Amino acid sequence: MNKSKILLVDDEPDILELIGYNLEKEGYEVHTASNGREAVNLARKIVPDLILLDVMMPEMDGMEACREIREDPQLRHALIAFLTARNEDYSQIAGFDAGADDYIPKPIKPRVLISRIKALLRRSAGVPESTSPLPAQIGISIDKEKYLVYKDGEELSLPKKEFELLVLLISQPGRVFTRDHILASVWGNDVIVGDRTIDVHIRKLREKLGDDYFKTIKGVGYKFEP
Amino acid sequence: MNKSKILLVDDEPDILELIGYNLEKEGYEVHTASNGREAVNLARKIVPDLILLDVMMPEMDGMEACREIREDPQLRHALIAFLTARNEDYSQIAGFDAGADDYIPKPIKPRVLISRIKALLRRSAGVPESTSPLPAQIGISIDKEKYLVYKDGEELSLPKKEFELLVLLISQPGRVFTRDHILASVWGNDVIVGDRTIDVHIRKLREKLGDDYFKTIKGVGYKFEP
DNA sequence: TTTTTGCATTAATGATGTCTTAACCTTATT
DNA sequence: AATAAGGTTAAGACATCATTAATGCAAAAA
Repeated sequence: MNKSKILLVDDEPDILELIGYNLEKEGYEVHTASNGREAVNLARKIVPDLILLDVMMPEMDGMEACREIREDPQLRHALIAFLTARNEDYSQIAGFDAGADDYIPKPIKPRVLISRIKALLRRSAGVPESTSPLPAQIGISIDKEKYLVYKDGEELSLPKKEFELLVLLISQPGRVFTRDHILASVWGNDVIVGDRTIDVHIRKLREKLGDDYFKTIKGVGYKFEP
Repeated sequence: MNKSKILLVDDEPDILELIGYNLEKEGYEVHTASNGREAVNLARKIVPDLILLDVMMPEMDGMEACREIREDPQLRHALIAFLTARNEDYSQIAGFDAGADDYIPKPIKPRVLISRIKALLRRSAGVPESTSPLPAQIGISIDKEKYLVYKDGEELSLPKKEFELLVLLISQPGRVFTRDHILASVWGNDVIVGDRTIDVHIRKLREKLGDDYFKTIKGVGYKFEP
C-alpha cells in the first residue's frame, strides 16, 4: 500500500516537530500546518488520509476547520482526530459533533499516539477512495473541476446534489452503496432528510443519463453499472 | 438499516444498567455480559457490531476476551472498544495491540460515549467488510461490494436475505451453522420468525445455485460445501 | 428590495419484489 | 409404524422503492 498521508495541525512548532518526526519514523507521509485556515487549504491540495487537529489555534480553530473539511466532498472521508488538553469535555463533544473520528488527549505520548493512529487507519484501509481522476471510459464521464458530465459526448450540467451522488456512485462502478453510506457521503452525517430524498435524486439521474446505469438493490442501496 | 448490535461487558451491574439504558435510548440493540467468558460466548451467538469491553473483570479480563474474539472468524470484523480507568497507559497500548479499535476512559460520560460510538460505527458502516471477493475459487464465488454471486462465471443477483444467508454459510465452507446461529446472524436476535423460514431460503439458494452445495445436518443446521 | 428561477425536500400514492406463513409432503430415525 | 425434522409450494402480508406534484427556500436577476 502507499504511504498514508497525515496532515498535522498545531500552532506550536515544537509539537509539529516532535510528532512529525515520530510519524515519519513510522513511515507516514507527514504534512504540517499551523492554523485551521492553512490546514483546510493544504488538505484540499494533498487530500490526506488522516488529519490531526489541535483544537486551540489562532486564525481558525480545530472545530471550525473540521466542519469546513467535512463539507468538502473530496475530504469527507478523511479521518479527523482532535488533539486537545484533557478534561475539556465540552470540546470533546463538540468535536465529535463536528464530525471527528477520535479524540486524543494532550500531553501527547508518541507511542500512544502511534497506536491510536494505526487503529484508525486500519479501519479505513481498503477503501480506495477516488482521489484520482475518475474512470472515464464508458458512456458517461465526469469532470469534477468543471462540474460537468458528459454523456456520449453531450455536455450536461447537473445540480450539486445530483452531481455529488453521481460522483460517488461512479467512483466505484459496480459497487453497491448503502443508503446510509450515500447519506453520509453526499449529505453529511448530521443532516437529517426523509426516506424518499435519495430516490428522487436517483430518479433525476436516471432521467438525465438513462435508466440502465443505476441499479437498485432492494433493502441495500444503489449501484452504478456501465 | 438494521439496528446496530452492541455487546456491553462490565462486571458492575450499575454500569451495565446506566450505559445500557443510554444506548437503547439511542436506538441500539443492547446485550450485556458481566465477564469475559460470558462475553465471548454471547458474542458468538449474537454476532454484535460493536463490543464495549471493560478491562478489569473477574473470570476473564477484557484483553483476554478481546484476543479470543479476534480469533473467531465470525467476529473478526466486530468493532471492539475498551473501557478502562484513566492513566492506565500500559493497558492502553496493550489493548490496541490485542486488536481493539478504540479506548474509552472511565468514568464514562454517556454523551461522550454515544458520540464516540457513533463515530466508530459510522466509520465501519462505510466499509462493508472485506474489500475483496471472498474465498472464491471453484463453482461459486461472491462479491459483497457488488452484491453479486458468480456461478461458473454466470452472474447472479440475489435478494438480500438469500445473499446474506449465502455469505454466512460460504464464509466457512464445511462448517455447520446451527439454526440459532443463522437466525442471530441473518435475521437478528429480536426478530421472531417461523420454523420454516430458513428452510425456504435454503431452498431458494439450492434452486438458484444447485442442490449439492447446501447440505442439511438434521437436528443441527446447514453447511455449505464446494 | 422585490421578483424570479431552479433546486432540494417532502408527502401521497402506486407498483413491485421480497419475506413469511401455512398447509401439506417427504425422509430419516426409533 | 410412529415420530420428528426438514422439504416444498403458493398465496398473502409486508417492506421497499418509484413516481409525481407541491412546497419551501435560497440564490440570481430585475
